Amino acid sequence: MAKIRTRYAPSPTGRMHVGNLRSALYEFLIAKHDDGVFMLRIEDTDQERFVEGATEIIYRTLEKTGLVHDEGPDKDGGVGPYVQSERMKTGIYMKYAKELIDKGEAYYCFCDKERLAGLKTEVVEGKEISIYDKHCLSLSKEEVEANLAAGKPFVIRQNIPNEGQTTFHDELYGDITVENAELDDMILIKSDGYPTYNFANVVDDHTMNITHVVRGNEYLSSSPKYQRLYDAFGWQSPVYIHLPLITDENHKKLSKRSGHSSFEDLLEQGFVTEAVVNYIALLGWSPEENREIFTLEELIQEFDYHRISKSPAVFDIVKLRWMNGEYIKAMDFDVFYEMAEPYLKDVLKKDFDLKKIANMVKTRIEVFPDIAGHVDFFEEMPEYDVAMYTHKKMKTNSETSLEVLREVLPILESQEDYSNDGLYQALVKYAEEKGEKSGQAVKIGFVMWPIRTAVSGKQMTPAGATEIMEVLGKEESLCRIRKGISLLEGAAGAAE
RNA sequence: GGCUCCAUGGUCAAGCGGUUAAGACAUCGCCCUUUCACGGCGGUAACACGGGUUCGAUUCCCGUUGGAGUCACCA
Repeated sequence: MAKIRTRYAPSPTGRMHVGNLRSALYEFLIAKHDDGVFMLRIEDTDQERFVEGATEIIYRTLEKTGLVHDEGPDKDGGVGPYVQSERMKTGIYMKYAKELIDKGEAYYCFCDKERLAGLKTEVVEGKEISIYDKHCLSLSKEEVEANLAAGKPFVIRQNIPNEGQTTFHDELYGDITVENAELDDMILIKSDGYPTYNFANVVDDHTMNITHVVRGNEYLSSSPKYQRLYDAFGWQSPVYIHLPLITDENHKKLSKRSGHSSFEDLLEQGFVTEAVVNYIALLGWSPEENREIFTLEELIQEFDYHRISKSPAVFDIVKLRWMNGEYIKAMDFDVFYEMAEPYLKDVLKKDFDLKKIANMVKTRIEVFPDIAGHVDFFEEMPEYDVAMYTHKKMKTNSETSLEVLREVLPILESQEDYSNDGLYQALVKYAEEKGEKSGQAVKIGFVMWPIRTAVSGKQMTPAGATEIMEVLGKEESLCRIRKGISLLEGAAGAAE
């Protein structure tokens, strides 16, 4: 059995959203699992929708995610993608279209926009519905020749009979049959001479020997037309694998137009490439083994397209965030630091030990922008309320906190060693002595809570009191504790 | 609206005639803890409905309902 050959065939109209990326990923995995060939084909036959730079985005994205194609025309000493606008210059599409005309499977159509507009029958949900009436099919050969000679603009349409039905087979969905009368005589060659996606796709898939056509299931309903094209040419049709849709939380198809996030948007939001790839691999597919974390290599190993599901999947950013957090936690510290540094520097302008702070934060964030909310208090002490000194479990309140802070201040003033360990030991000693004096054990949290509150002003921090003081340094730590004392004194005074 | 597809917890999902219907995210509780998080333990939560077929249906068939996709000189 010949090796599987797949292709990713995007049109360069902007950034790649999650659905596009997943198609590319599955196409890549299906080929690679079989040790086959994965190709990239840029479908740029729509000149109006072409977006400058979009091809580069596709390139960049595939390279970054590791979905590298391995066949294509030579380009800059490397393997370039196939580009339809380039292929068109060879006249390949027109040649095949004419072959179809000769076979009576296609015909010239000279109808103008006005006539076509008159064919619109009804309007449903803002969309006009029409089906071409085969008006130009009845043109005689002479009339066609005359029109052509007169330079009249034309398109070439596929000729689909009004009787009978067409069936095609999908690996996942099985046999799908539709009435031919439902099928419109779709345009193969546009009046600007470019082929439509529908036609170029079939010609290219065949000439590139694509064995498995993998695409989103929005193509399911037009596939019978493609099947007819293969049959008309007498070509063997490829194995079809239509992928279930990825939807938003409202169960609507993800699309660029609706502003759904692209892969690049996700990176900008602080997601890690590997996590995104891993997550989308699981949208519509599940491994035999009950497991969720996979590298690309492992996915290639495990990916069996028969396990792709048929029902649509909601893109759940909350789960992606979780998975991203898993990747961050598993990351090598140096790699993490390199990625985290810009986010740290964004809020921390003073001279802090950023690596120490990065370490505190590594296990507590899901995406990089989370960093700011964890570390901002280092840079600037936030305003806070005395109520924060009250903690039920720690059994603290503003009075006990004031007492502890007053007693602890001289100890911290004379303390030379401001390392986490040194501070911790000093405070443990204080707690023990205090316990002995009162005849009742003093839990460490009872003294740490007020200190942590005073030096951070926050309900929760990425580290404990002593670690914070270590980073802050002696001077700043003492300053914050003194402020805490006066805040508590002020509150006590006001209460009297 | 026509056509096509889909249907297990809020979400991703396992299951492919007989199960106490997995697991993950989210959520809730407890433990751990120098706060929070991490981690550990536990809880709540699902086979859309109605007919068949069968000794037995989440699983197979039909219908209903619901959802989605598509109906361009876009892909």
